[in-house]
Amino acid sequence: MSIKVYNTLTGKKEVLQPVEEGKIRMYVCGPTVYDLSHIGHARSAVSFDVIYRYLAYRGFDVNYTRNYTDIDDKIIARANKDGTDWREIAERYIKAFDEDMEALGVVLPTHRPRATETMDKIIELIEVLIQKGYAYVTDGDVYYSVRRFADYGKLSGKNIEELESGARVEVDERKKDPLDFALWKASKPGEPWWTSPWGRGRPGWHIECSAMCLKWLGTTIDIHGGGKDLVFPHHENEVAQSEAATGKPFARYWLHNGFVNIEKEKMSKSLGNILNIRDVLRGHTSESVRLFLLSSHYRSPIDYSEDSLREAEAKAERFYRTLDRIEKERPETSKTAVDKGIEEELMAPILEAMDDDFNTAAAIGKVFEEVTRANRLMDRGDEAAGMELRAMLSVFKKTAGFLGVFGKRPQEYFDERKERVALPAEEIERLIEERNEARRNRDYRRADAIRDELKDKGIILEDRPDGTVWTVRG
RNA sequence: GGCGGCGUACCCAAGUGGCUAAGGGAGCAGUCUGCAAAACUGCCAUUCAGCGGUUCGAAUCCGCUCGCCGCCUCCA
Repeated sequence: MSIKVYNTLTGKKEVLQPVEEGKIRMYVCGPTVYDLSHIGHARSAVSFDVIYRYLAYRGFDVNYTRNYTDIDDKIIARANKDGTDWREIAERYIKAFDEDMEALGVVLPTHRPRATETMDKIIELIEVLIQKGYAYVTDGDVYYSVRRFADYGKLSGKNIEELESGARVEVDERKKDPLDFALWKASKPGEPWWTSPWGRGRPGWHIECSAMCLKWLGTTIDIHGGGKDLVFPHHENEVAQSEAATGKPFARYWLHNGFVNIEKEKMSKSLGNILNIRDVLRGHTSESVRLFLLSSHYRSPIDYSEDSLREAEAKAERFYRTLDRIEKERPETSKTAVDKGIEEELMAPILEAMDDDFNTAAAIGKVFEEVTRANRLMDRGDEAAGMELRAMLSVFKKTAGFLGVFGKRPQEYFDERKERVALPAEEIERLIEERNEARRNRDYRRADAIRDELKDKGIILEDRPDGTVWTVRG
């Protein structure tokens, strides 16, 4: 069994063959920490979180490095606007990002380097590029000579002549060629700076990623990931810098996640429809947010809407209801040993889906086929189904391990949902008792009135043989 | 203008040469229930934007047309 990934570099799905047998070196571009992270960052983080977890599940020794860009024009601008130090801005939003990631159940990467902690390597790399003639110094700035790198454009499929003719490339007199990009920027008065052979300044945006890759992962990495919008120019420039400096291939497989649109529109500052992760999590459980993100393939664009989040919530609800049911109706399943044969049989289609470029949508589909089957077996009171149900529980647990959904205790999930209801639990319990009293007296009008009243507040009552329980909807 | 992608049921969404076109949501009917809810059962795409071609065989490959989107500028 081999894992196939779609490689932006070749435009094809390819068998994943790491440089070093059994090991994966993976770098993903992290956030520029100048503001709260939005749902798009969440998608990228969750997509690569699953990829990381799955590769580890498949037995690879994965070094997953995701950076923080903690020095950048936008950070400086934000600091000036807020009248505070740029370091404080970076610190604040790194903390916010980490909190958001934890809330989304994103596991910590192996390394989380910061650009500012990698300054030695950045400067060293720029020096090599100057020595090799790929970069030049002008008034304390250092620029990369795009035309010197013959392969420029191979990742994004662009060619230099077309880029050149594009009127949107900003003209800068200090550049020898409009396409050249900054490796190092001389600091203006009042701006943060580091000392370098070219004077005081700070790194350009692209060079930090090359430096961090080289420092934490080595010359040729296996997987480089990020959002689709980073293909050009960011990743193209990373390739140019790194390969010019080392003379070796930079990354074998380039993986890019698709965008999140909001109600069919692109998220943008000008439209004012930026959706922060924490705003989304105020209205929805992290379980449903992840499930929403993983219900489409990571490369496809997805559309965020309240409806699609509600659908995801319904999916989660269905899953945990069934899990809860298995555990309650068939408690023996938690004690017996798993039949490895059955387990493997149930696991195979899920692995097949994941092996095919991390097709989480298909994998989730397979999980729900088992959910339906589990309910069916229990409805039929099939005593011999214990081994099947036991294997299912095990399959759910394994799948949860790499998808990062379906892994909670059912009660934990239901409680999380109940916290989002306006009414205090005691009040709900009191109304349920009042309703049951009415039911005992066959006062069904009163009983139904209470049920309808709760329903208006998103609380659904279920009269089960062992008593009335309540759940949250919407 | 250049490069790339997409168009599958009422909605979301897998499937990219050959078993009955996954799964979820919504809807309708039934079982269960005081009535519901949940669960289950049945129904819900002879058809994959349209047209033409390749093939024994295509939603899947090729061409054209229509529609939508992204990148080419900071952006996940």
